[in-house]
Amino acid sequence: MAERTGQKDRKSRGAKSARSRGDGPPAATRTASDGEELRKRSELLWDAQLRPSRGPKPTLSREDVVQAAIGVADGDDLAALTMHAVAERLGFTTMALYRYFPNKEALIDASVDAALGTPPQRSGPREGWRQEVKHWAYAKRAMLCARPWLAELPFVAAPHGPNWLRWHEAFLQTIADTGLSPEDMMDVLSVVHGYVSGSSDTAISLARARSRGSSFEEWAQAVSADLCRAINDPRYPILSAILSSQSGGISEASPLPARGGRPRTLDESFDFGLERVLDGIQRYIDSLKAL
Amino acid sequence: MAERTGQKDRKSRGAKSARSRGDGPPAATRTASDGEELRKRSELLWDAQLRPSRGPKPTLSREDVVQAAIGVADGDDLAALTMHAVAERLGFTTMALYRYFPNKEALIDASVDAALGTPPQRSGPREGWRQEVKHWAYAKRAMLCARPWLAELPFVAAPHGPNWLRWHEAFLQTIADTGLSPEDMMDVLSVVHGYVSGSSDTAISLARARSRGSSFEEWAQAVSADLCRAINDPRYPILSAILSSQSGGISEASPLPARGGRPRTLDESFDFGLERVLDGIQRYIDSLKAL
DNA sequence: CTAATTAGTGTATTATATACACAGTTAGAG
DNA sequence: CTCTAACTGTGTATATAATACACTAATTAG
Repeated sequence: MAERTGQKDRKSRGAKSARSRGDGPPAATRTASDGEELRKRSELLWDAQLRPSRGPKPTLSREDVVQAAIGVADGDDLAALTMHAVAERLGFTTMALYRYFPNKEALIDASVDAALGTPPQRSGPREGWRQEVKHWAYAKRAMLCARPWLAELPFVAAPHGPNWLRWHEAFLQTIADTGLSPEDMMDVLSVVHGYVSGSSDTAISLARARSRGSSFEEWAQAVSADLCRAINDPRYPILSAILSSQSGGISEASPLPARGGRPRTLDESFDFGLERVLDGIQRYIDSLKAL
Repeated sequence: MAERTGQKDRKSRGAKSARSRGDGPPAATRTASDGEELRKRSELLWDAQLRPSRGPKPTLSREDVVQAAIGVADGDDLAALTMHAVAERLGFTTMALYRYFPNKEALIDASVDAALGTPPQRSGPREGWRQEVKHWAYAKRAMLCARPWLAELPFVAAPHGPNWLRWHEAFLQTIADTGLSPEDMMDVLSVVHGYVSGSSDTAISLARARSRGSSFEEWAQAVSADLCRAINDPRYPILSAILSSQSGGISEASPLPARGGRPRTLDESFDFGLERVLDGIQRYIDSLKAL
């Protein structure tokens, strides 16, 4: 409990905000609370403009820096996203970035929100909430797979920026006419959002492996290796039985439209789960209408 | 594209595995592929025993080191989990840890699996799959909230250890007699698992704030601050309307058993979503039985 | 008993974030 | 039109953390 106090005090002086994401508030936060910390990050994220002032104009915009950061992460992964790498890509020194963002965390917060992009807009006529929610879920999953480094971030306690809200808004639009109460709508959003982000890890992992040049087979073998250890292990009787019964491992997207005895692909499994979730929501909506 | 090549080469020599989690494979992985990397981590995770050999006996066990690491993270957060902090807690030098784990990543992999713990065992008689799945989901959520630092980890590409499999096994046991096919069972697992992990972020964030001494009000205000920015912003018409319509923000668990006009608590919202998911699964199971 | 082998230590290196001070630039006060 | 405060980008220094490497002491197989 009381151990490391000395060290923490030291830490709070030097590299106070040296935590490179995934870290909590700095140790100095004996004083500034968790909420305080979050609020500051949120403010930095939303207060996007540099105010005009006296001296020379900045050569870059925050947006430029964010784009460079995204470029670095896209090209490699989150680990490659160092202040130095971003600065180099822009042709500036590392320290120049601190004129645009007070620390790396702020840059990442901004980059994450920018990387989310804007959700796809409905182009044609309304298709009914169910179909539209599906589109939304696919789009979100695709977005995550396109930027696997987003999944390398911790998924809690980050502030939500404009684009995050846009995704939420887009979802709410799809269910705006279902007769759900405001509270229900928010909770339904949470269900679908939770399912999509929580269940996309395998697909994201595959996308990442691909972007790094691994073959599908190689990746699939590595991913299923852990599961396979369950086989014949008495601690995992059911898992063992299931795995033994299944013919192959994970299968790639197949060109066959048939849904025969072939095991589901990753995307089909996602789809399967999504249909269950939607069925559940549907049932709730129907039950409300029945009243 | 080709930029940073020089740096990468340098990097691959020095701090090759210096990536402190969340990093991808080392830059040197132009050679060793993603799959290779994962396989190695998996092996380290499962090959838990130190082989006996000639020289002096190790004073500690891997388990000791893991427990110390968990203790450090529990007491603070993931950022506090440094090799030095763990070593200090054990009364050893930093480098001593490298006799037990080849690098920090391996220690974290092991610590994460240990931190998952074992899922609760059913004590009484069978209660039906639905009730048992709910228990499982609650337990999993509670486990995550008890160890908020787990949510600071990236949620992809980590190897799955024995305890992870135990949680899977426990889930499968709850739906073993539903008549689902092996493949369906795995996909149903994925649905519930996805929902639970994807939708627990707010509760985890609260748990973390609590463990750091923030008050509920403070946390709630910080968390809802971002959402509140949507109010009166023309980009978010529906969100804005919903938020305006809702009386208060997030509400804490209330002692009132009544489910009146009061807004749902965090846990109730989780419950609401879980019921939708379960309804969807139920419907699928029923549809199979109807055949 | 002795040589092989290992445990834990101490020290050095590297990567990264970032504090700090400086030099040149520019917008607005006078 | 100056002149100066404020600001931009740079260069340098520092702190933290991971970890490579070499060393000493301990221990056991033969």
